[in-house]
Amino acid sequence: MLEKTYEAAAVEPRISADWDEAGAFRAGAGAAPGAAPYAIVIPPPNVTGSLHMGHALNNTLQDVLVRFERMRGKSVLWQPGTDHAGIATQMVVERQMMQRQEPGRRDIGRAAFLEKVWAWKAESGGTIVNQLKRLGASCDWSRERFTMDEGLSRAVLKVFVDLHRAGLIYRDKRLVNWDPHFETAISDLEVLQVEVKGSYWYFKYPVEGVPGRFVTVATTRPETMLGDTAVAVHPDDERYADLIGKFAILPLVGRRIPIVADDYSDPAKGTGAVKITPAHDFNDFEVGKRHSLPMINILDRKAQITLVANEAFAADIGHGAELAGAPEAAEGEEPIAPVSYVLPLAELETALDGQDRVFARKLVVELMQRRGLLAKIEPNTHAVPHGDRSGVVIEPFLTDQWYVNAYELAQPALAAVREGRTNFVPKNWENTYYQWMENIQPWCVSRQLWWGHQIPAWYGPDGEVFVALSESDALDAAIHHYLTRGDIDAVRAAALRTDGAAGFLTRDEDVLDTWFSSALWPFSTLGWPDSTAELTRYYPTSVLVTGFDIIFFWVARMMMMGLHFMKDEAGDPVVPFKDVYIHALVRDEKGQKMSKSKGNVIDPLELVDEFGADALRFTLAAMAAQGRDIKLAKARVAGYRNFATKLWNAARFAEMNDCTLVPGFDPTTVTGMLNRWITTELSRAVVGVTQALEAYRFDAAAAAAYRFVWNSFCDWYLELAKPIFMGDDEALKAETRATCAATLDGILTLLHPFMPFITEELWAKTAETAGLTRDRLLVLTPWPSAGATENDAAAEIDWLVGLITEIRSVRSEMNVPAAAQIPLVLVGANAVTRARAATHESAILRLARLSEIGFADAAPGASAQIVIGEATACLPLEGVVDVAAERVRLKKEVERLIQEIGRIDKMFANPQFMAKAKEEVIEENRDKREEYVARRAKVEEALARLA
RNA sequence: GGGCGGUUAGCUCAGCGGUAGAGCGACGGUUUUACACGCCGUUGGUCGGGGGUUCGAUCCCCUCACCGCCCA
Repeated sequence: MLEKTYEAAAVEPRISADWDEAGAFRAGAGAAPGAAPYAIVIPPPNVTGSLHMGHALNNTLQDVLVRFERMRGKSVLWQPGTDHAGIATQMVVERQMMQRQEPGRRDIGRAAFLEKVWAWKAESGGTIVNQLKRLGASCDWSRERFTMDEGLSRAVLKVFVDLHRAGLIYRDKRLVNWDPHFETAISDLEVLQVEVKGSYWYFKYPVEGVPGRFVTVATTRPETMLGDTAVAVHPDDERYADLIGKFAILPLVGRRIPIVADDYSDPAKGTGAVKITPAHDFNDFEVGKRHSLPMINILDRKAQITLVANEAFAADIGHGAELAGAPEAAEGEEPIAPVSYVLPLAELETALDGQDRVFARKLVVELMQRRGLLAKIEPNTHAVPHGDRSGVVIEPFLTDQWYVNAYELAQPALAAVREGRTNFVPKNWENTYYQWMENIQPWCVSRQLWWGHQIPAWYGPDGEVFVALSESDALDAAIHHYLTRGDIDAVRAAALRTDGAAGFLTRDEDVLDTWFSSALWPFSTLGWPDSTAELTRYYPTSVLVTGFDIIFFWVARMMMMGLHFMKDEAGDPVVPFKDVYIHALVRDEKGQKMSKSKGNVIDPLELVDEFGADALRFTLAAMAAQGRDIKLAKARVAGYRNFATKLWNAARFAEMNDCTLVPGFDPTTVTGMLNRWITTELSRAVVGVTQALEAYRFDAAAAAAYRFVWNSFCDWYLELAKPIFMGDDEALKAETRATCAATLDGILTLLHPFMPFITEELWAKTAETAGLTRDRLLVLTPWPSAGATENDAAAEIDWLVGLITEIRSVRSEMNVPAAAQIPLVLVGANAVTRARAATHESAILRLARLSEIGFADAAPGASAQIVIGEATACLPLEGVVDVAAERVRLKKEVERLIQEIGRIDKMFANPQFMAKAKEEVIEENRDKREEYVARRAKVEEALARLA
C-alpha cells in the first residue's frame, strides 16, 4: 500500500542510488546496438561554484532532453565535468591560506601553491557535482572530466602548439584589460561596464610658441595626463585648424606633445580637443598608432603611478620651464603668485611615484588648479570598466601577451551557422552570434596566474621563443636554431642535450585563459587528441544548452576550435553541436536579476528540500518558454509539488481499486467507451509531449503532460471509473482496471523526463502491488508511441462531461444545496442520447448529484433547462428554482447565441469574404452557425415553457 | 548611438491571421471509494496607444510610448 503522501526527501536519495547501481546513466545505457547517438556536453560549471538557479534551469532542460532521448532508444551520452576557473580558484585558495594564517602564494612558490590548489580541489571541488546529482541530472558520472585533467591538458597543449605553428597564435604587445587586483590580463568578456558618477575635468594645455594660447581638453581620468603624448582635434574643426601641427606643452611634465588631426575627436563632446594617452586608453592606442605617437606607461602592475626609472616617461621632458600661471584671485583678494607649469622630475617623483590612482587623480587636479590650468569641472556619468571577479577598476595596460587570431577562426564558425550546420533555438540569437563574430577582436589567452595550463613556450637566452609540446622538444628546436645561426657550437649543443634545458631555456610563466580549455570541451572530453570510440560515436554532439550570456564565452569559442580541429573523412570541418538551445535567465518574482548583493537569491537546493526535486524541475521546464525570462515565484513551485502529490494520490486510488498491471494487456483492444476514450487521450498527450520536446518547447511539453494527467485522467477518467468499480459488470471492471493501470504506466513514462524521482518510485511500487517484476528501471523504459485515436469515444465522453458540467453549473447558480439529490429529465432525447444516458447512468447520477434520470416528451414545469445537443436536460426544481432567475439565465444565453449568429451572418453577407476566405473557414463557420441556430431554437423553447 | 526582446484577466505567463486560454489569486460552495498540496462552481480581458495591409488583426507591417537586456 502506498503511503498517504509522497515524501520526496526520503525517496530521492534511494532512487538516485538505484540509478547509480544500474549504471542507468552510462553512455549508451539501454540502447540497442547501432542505436542513433545523442550527446550533450554539459557547459562545465566552475569548480569553485555551487548550484544557483541558472544551473538548475540549465541542467533541468538538459536532463529532460537526455532522459527523453534515452527512453526513445538513442545511445545517449551526457558528458559532465567542471572547469578549473583560473582566477576564481586561485582566489578561493589564497583566501583560505590567509584565513589559516599561512604564508602567501609568493612566499611558498609556484609548485607548493599548486599542490595546495589540488588539495583544495580534492576536498571541495565536488560540491556542484553533488548538487547536480540531487537535481537528478542523469550525466554519465563515470566519465566526469576536469579541464586540468591529464587528458584535457594534453588537448590544450596540442591545440596551442598547432595553432602557433599555423600562425594563429602569436605574441604581441597591445593594450589589454588589466586587473590590478589579481595582476593579470583578463578578457573583454570578463569586464563589466559600470555606470559611475564622475566628472569631466577641463585642463588647459599651453600651446608652444603662442604665448597666452591654450588648448583645453576634457578628461574623465586626470591622472593619465602624465602619459599624454598628443592632443587630437577633428580635422574639420575650424576652432583648432590653426593649431594642427603645432605642439602643446604638457603641464606638470613639460613634454612637447603634437596637436594632431584625427577623426576620433568628436567636436561636439567636451571642448572638441581630446588628450591622447596611447598606453592607457583603447581609443587613444589606435590614435597613437595612426600618428606614430610614443606610448608611455605610467602605471605598474598594481595600477600605481610609476615614474622612478621610467625611461619612456623621462624621455624628452622639461620643456616650457619658463611658463607659469596661477588661478585668478577672488574679488578684493591679493593676487596669487604665478607658479611654473612644469615641475622638476624629482619633485614629480616624490609627489606621485608609487601612489594609487585615486590619490594621483586628486593631486594632479590640485597641481593643475594651483597653476590656473583647471578650466572647470563638470559632473559626468560614464561607464567605467570593472573586473567581474575582483570588482576593481580595470586598466587598459600595455603588455606582451599571447593572442589567438580569432578573426581567422571565426570565418568557418560564421559559415557553419549561416549554412545551417549549427542552428540556434530560438533563431534570433543568431544575430547576437553574428554580430560578435563579425567584430571579433584578437583573443588574449595568457593570464598572469599560476593555476591553469602553463603556456608551452620557452625562451632562449636572447628571448627567442620556442613553442613545443614538451621541454625537450623545445630544447631540440632551440639547439637547432642557435646552431644554425652559429650562436652555439657543437660542443655546447652536445652539453645542452645532456644537461637539459635548465639554465638555458626559461619557460613562460603564464597560464592560459580558462576558456581556452573550455573551448575544446566538446572533443577533449571525448578523448581527443586520441581517436577514441566515443569521439567517433558522439561527435558532433546533438545540442548545447546554455544561457545567452554564454554565447560569446563558449558557443563562439567552441565553434571556432571544434571546426578547426575536428574534420570528417573528407577533411571538412565538423561543428561541435548541431543545435544551440539558448534558454532564459531566471529572475526573482519581481523580474529582478538574482544577485547576492540584492539578497534576492533563491537557493535551488532549498526549494528541493521544501518541495522536492521533481517539483522544482517541473516548474523550471514549465516556465521555460522561448524568448522570455523566467520570473520564479515560490508559489509556482508549490503548485507543481501539488501536481506531484496529485499523481501520487491517483496511483493510490488505482491501487485501492486493484488496478494492477496485466501482462500482455493491449490497450488498443479495449471496448468500453471510457477506456477507449482515455486510451485516445493518452495517445494525444504522447504526441503533444513528443512534438513539443522535439521542438525544444519545454513549456508546451510540460503543459500537455500536466493537462492530461490532471484534467483528463484525474478529473474525469478516475471519477467516471468509480461507478464501474462499484458496479457489477465484471468484464468491464476488469478491462477498466487494466486500462487504468496501463494509462498510469503511460503517464509515468511521459512524466519521467520532468519528474524522474516520483515516477521511478511509482514505477517500482505499481509493479510491486501487481506482484510483477519490471524488466528494467523506468529510466531505461521505451518512450510510449502514439496509438489510435478514436473519435466516437471522444464524442461520447465529451457529451458526458458537457452534461455533467452544465448540470453542476446550473445547480450552483440556482443555489441547489450540494447535498441535495434532484432528478433529471431528458426531453427530446434521440436514441443515441438515450443509450449514452443509460450507459453512463451511474456516473451521471454520482457526478451531478442526481436522484434519477427520466425521459419525457415535454419538460416538467418550473425546471431549469439545459440544451445539450438535440435534447434538453431538465432539472425540475419546483419550489427551489427561481423561475425569474432561470428566465434571465436563458435569455442571456439566447442573446449570446444571437450575437454569435449575427457575427457569422455578417461575414457571410460580405461577398469579399465568400470570395476570398479559405473554403474550410467558410465550412467551419457554416457548421458553427447551424449549431448556434439549433441551440437557439432549443433555448427559446425552454424559455417559452417557463412563460 | 547600434542591436535584441517585452507590453494579453489582480499576479505569473501561453496563444500569434477566423474577435482569447492556463496556473496562482479572489469570491461562493463542499468531509462524495485517492487527494483540503483536494473537489465543484463563479468572477475577471476596448490582447500598451495610433495608423496600415487583409474579406477578417491579439497575431503581419509602420509608428509612438513605456519597460528590460546586450554591444559601443
